[in-house]
Amino acid sequence: MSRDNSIYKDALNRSLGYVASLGLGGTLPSELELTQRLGISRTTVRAVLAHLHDIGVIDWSGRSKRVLRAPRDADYFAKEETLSTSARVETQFMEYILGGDLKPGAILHESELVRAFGASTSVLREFLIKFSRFGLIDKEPNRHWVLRGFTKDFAMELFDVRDMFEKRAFDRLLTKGKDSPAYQSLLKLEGAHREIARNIEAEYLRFPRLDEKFHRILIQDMNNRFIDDFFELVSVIFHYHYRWNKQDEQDRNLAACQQHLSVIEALRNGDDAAARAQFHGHLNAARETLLASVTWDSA
Amino acid sequence: MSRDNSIYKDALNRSLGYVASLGLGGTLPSELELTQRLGISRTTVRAVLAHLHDIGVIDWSGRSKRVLRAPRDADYFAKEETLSTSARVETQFMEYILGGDLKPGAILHESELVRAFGASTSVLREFLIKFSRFGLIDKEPNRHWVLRGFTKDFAMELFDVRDMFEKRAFDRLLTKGKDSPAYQSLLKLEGAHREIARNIEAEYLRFPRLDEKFHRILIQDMNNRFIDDFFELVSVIFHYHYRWNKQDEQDRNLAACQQHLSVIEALRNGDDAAARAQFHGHLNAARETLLASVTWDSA
DNA sequence: AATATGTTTTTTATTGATAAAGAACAATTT
DNA sequence: AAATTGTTCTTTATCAATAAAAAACATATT
Repeated sequence: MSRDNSIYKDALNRSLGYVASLGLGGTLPSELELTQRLGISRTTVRAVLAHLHDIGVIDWSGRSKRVLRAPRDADYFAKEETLSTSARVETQFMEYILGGDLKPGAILHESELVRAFGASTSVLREFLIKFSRFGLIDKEPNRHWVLRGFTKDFAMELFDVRDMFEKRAFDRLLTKGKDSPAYQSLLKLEGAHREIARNIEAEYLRFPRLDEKFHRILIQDMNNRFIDDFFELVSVIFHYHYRWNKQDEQDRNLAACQQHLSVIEALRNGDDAAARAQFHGHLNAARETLLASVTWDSA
Repeated sequence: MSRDNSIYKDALNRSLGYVASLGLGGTLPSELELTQRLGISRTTVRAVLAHLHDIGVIDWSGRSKRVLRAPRDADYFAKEETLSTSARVETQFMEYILGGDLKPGAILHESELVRAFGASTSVLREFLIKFSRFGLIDKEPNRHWVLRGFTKDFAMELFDVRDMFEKRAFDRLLTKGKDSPAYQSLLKLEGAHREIARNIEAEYLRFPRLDEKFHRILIQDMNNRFIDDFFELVSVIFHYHYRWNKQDEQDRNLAACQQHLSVIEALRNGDDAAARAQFHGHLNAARETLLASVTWDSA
């Protein structure tokens, strides 16, 4: 085989949603506009239109594209099919190393992973190279990959750098003062935090996204691609790590949420010293949380 | 074709050197020992031995491996042939983007580079993915790569992070005090620095390696893989950048060398404050030097 | 028993091929 | 003329094949 048509399938699914929102008798915009709306090339847009026409959802001829019938569930492709091989491999790999009980130092053979995941060597190899930037695996040239693993060392090193970056970012925020966009964006998050804190039992699963938003505001304000990259790494690690570590999730989230609120409050009151202290406290707490959840000692 | 035999050729060249050093009538050690000495597998060691036997350099049968004649120049493979395709692509690419006059924002097509470099898609693709961690190129998914380029922004962002890391590393060094290994290692570099400074006209080309050594001591003492990774990036950037920017090379190197010496002197005298001040001054000077040599404004 | 060599099996580095997706060009329609 | 569609050409994502290199297994020497 060669390339699969997951982009087409994904675009088709999204187009069906769009068609549904237009309703019967509605008309689709020009191909160029669909191109932009879907984020794909016109070639694929046309393939999608052709299919929608074939299954009778629209009538397409020339520039007329009228909705004939509402999409049915059966018109959609399964979500699995809308993912590229590389996207699939990413998930598979993360579950493999985080879910499986591989010890640090474990040897990873491309050939073995290829068999386990049912992907081709190139896709797997390219994924491993991409992933290696996260510092969790290393390549022995001309040989195999070695899992460094999510060890205490890893977590501490990660946090030392995060600490440096975020403290610097926070100081910068304070220096720029209350009128800066980032400062204002942080203040605006108060409402969302209060909502989650007020009803933690029902809402605690929504906290991770808010957490990322909070820290991203700080990081992005630094305008530094290297810091951005590092933060992306941190996000990925946290995302996958906590998917496998559900212990005390609600308590953890509530505590962090309240720490955020303390920071925001201090900022709102213009008390820089207090804000800084609260923020540092939050980072320390986050560090402890992460370290506590690490299962492996370092190799 | 498939994989080339550059590892074999490289090992053979190195083995010829080894054989020469043994001299006539000398004997080579066991295959296992050669494996370790050459850093390759026994399979390849045996291929090398077989070749050495074939061309009459050694007599090999069973565990006896006697040197029969001194290697000749013609026995060696050309250096070009001892490089793997991926190594070759790396050099080609660096010269392409640093030497060519590509502007930031330039579009890089894998297909074009494949043609230009005479390599296969996978090798090129894998290289670009590896290289993208340096923040100089970005991928538009399902499309091409975009050269972000060595712009003022890039240099400033790079230096901001370097500043943070190195200042932190230096403070740590001071905290650990005169008896720590890193502290001592730095002091030991004084001689090498004095030699270069004394005879700068003849020796200035040796400074970059010493410079890297100096900074590496600081960085490695941090024991943090993320900081290590970043420093590797910095090294690569500097290495290639200065290969294309030879302006004032001697002056630049002398100035930096003397700054290092001031730091070392202050350390030797146990004057922490002065050492710190000199080190910060050195970083600032390095920043200015780098920024001054950037040719492109940011896109 | 430990270490070395001989032989077979597995894995990696690299290439070439191909359908899908993207981009460029040409022909229409408003 | 500008925007839209129709058509062709190029590039990318992915797979399958293969020689070189590594690893594993088996046999022979000290």
